[in-house]
Amino acid sequence: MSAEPSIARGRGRPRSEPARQAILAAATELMLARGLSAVSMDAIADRAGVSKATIYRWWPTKETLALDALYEQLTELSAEPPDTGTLRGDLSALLGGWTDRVRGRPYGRVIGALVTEAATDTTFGDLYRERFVEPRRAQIRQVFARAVARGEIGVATDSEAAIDLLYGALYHRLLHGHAPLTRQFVDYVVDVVAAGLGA
Amino acid sequence: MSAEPSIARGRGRPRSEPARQAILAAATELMLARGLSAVSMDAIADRAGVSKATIYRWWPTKETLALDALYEQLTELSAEPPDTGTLRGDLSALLGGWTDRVRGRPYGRVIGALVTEAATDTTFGDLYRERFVEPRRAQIRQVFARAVARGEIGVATDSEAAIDLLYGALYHRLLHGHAPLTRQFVDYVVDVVAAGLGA
Amino acid sequence: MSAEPSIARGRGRPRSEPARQAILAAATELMLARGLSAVSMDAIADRAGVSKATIYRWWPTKETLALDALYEQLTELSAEPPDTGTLRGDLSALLGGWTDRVRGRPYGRVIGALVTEAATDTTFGDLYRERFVEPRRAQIRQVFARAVARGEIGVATDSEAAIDLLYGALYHRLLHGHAPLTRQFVDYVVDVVAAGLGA
Amino acid sequence: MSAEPSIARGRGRPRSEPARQAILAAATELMLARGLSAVSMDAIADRAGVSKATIYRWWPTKETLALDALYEQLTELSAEPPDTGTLRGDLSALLGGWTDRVRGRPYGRVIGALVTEAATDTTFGDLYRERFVEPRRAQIRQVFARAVARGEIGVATDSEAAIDLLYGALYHRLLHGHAPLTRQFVDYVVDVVAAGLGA
DNA sequence: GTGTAATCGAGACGGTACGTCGAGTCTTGTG
DNA sequence: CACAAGACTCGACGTACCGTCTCGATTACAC
Repeated sequence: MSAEPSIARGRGRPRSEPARQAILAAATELMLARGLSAVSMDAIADRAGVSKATIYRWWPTKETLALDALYEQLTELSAEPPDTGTLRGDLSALLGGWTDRVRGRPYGRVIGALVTEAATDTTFGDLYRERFVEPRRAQIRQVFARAVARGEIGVATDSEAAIDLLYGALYHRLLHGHAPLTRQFVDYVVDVVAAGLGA
Repeated sequence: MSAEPSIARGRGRPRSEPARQAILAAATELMLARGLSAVSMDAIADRAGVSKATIYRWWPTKETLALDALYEQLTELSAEPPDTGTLRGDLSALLGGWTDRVRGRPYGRVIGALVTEAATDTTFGDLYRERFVEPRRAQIRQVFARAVARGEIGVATDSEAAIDLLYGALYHRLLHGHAPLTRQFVDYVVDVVAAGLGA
Repeated sequence: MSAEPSIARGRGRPRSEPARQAILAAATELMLARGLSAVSMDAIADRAGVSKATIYRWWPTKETLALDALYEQLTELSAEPPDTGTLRGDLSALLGGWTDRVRGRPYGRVIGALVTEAATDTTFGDLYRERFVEPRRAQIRQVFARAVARGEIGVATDSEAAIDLLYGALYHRLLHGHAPLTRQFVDYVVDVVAAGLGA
Repeated sequence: MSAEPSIARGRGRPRSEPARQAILAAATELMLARGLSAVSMDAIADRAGVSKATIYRWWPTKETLALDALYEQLTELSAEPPDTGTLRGDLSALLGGWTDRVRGRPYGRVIGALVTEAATDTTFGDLYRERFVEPRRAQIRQVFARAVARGEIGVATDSEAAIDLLYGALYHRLLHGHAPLTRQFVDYVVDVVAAGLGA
């Protein structure tokens, strides 16, 4: 994880928490307003009232900073997936929540930039998947496991492919923007996939 | 479309076809090797043995050039979708073909960059959708229409959402790269979606 | 010599002469006003209405640029030392002329900076001596040679040491600024050295 | 004078003498090895095993620190100029001693940097002249006064100009480095100037 | 043939942002 | 208090691309 608070507490001036928050806030605003590639580190430093060196001290690249900035915006509080009793209910709750968080502002192009960077820079890719992708996939995996236990779907279900179907559809609308990412769409997706899996 | 052949035929030195091809080839190679953002116009000009001005005379931006370069690589010859007699067969043929073309080399990060750019620059977005997205969605729409006519799926089927399910899953693996984009995966996706739609 | 006009004339956009002159003028003004170390390349570029890259294209360092800028200001037109018929007259004419050129504006600290840099960077040192030092020493050598031929001073005169006496005294006042560098001082120096050499 | 020992003795931790010496030693070594402008305060602090704040507590600028560092290296013990009985003897002793101290290591470029700084920053200039220049000029003045009293040279001798001739020649070789600063050169300079003044 | 006109290469141009470094200052905990 | 550690602001560094602009040199069609 990037931008850890100083581990070796004690000697030296401690890291400025106000600066950290100003940087993340400035990065968030500019990224959402103009898209990641159109935002310069100079502009972020300027808006945060902070020197560029302070940014580079804690985040090696603009993408890493964007990752942290998004993280604070998009991460839900509860890590535990809800248990509604049905596969459809669980999926709808999880994916609907994500959709609600992601839909309000133009996150699509920022996430697109991060996905693209993750595909180019292996180190960043690992970080991105560990922080953004895996936690959410793990939740869905758990939901599928419960559905299998309940007998809703077969034991042979390919969870990974099914997750790609679910999140793939949502990401497709998020990134391409050719059609709105509504809760109604989420439920349709959940219905088709659940039905397709036998539930 | 960009890079139209000289319309005002007649006076003046005609456009150099070798230069055009060298530019597209250089762009393709560099993009695939390093990712779009890591390729400079200078580098493309250099490798193509061409001056930067010649590139800018015909393509307004790097992304437009990338679009043309990809187009030559990824576009199938036949525009007509195959008719295998079943929804599953038609979808498998269409999506499998696209998968085969896209799988061999690292197209994911280049396409990701274009998708992200399309989400920021409206003009480019229109061009991108017109050239890359719509033709393929139209094919699937036609396939769904045939399936409805055959009675395989209901009249109320939401084709647009279904298309997002299909291409969304494929794009998800293409862009994220967390799992391989195999023909087997394509068929699983087709199976689940077709089953989910009632076929 | 730095900043030669493009040798390989022909292909490509030719170097901008207005830009070159604006850069030298801006460098001159700023250097004299604030001292070399207090002038940034950014400031020079700004005042010249030129991009930094254009400066770096032609001058590798600020010092090299300063050298060229000073050269245009301080170089006399005639390379030939005057022949007044006496050692004192020749020396007074040469050194007095240099003094007049150097005295009007605060050249001292700029020349000091170049001398210091010349002592640190061998490459620059060679350039500095070739362009600034040797031509003037050569003139004095010639004057001494004439004085020897006239019988004013002995054949055994150590010209190099004598030149150091003359220019050393002038540079001392120029760089230290503890006392004014007047024509009267020049003539006193010439008198003492000429007398000391036997003339 | 800079770096006064703590005046307000009593309260608080006393100034660390080891730290002061480590700083001066580190500054001396680095300055001589790389030239003043190429040495950073961070580097000095690092090599001295001291924090930057400690340096800035006692020296306001790098130049002031350099001045103190040089002072310890170059200052002779006896302030009283030797009395050899002749002008030539006195000058040779004084200037030869200075030459010997200055010649061993690359002091030229450091002194050049200080001279240049003195010409730009008035405050530093006063300090520099008071500590480095005036004591030595005063010695020579005294020597000239004795020579006048002895009748070796005329009462009208312009001591200030004569001092510039002597030290100017030495500084010229020290700073420019175009020829070695040997004792032989010193004696030649002394001979010519003494002869030129009538001795 | 002889214009006329648009192309081509080469490469310099004004800009903007990059990521780094040095200067001084400030804020901790420790001696 | 002084000190080490080290984070902070500020501003300059030299480089890399951007997209534009001159050049001289080609290459076609129209007359």
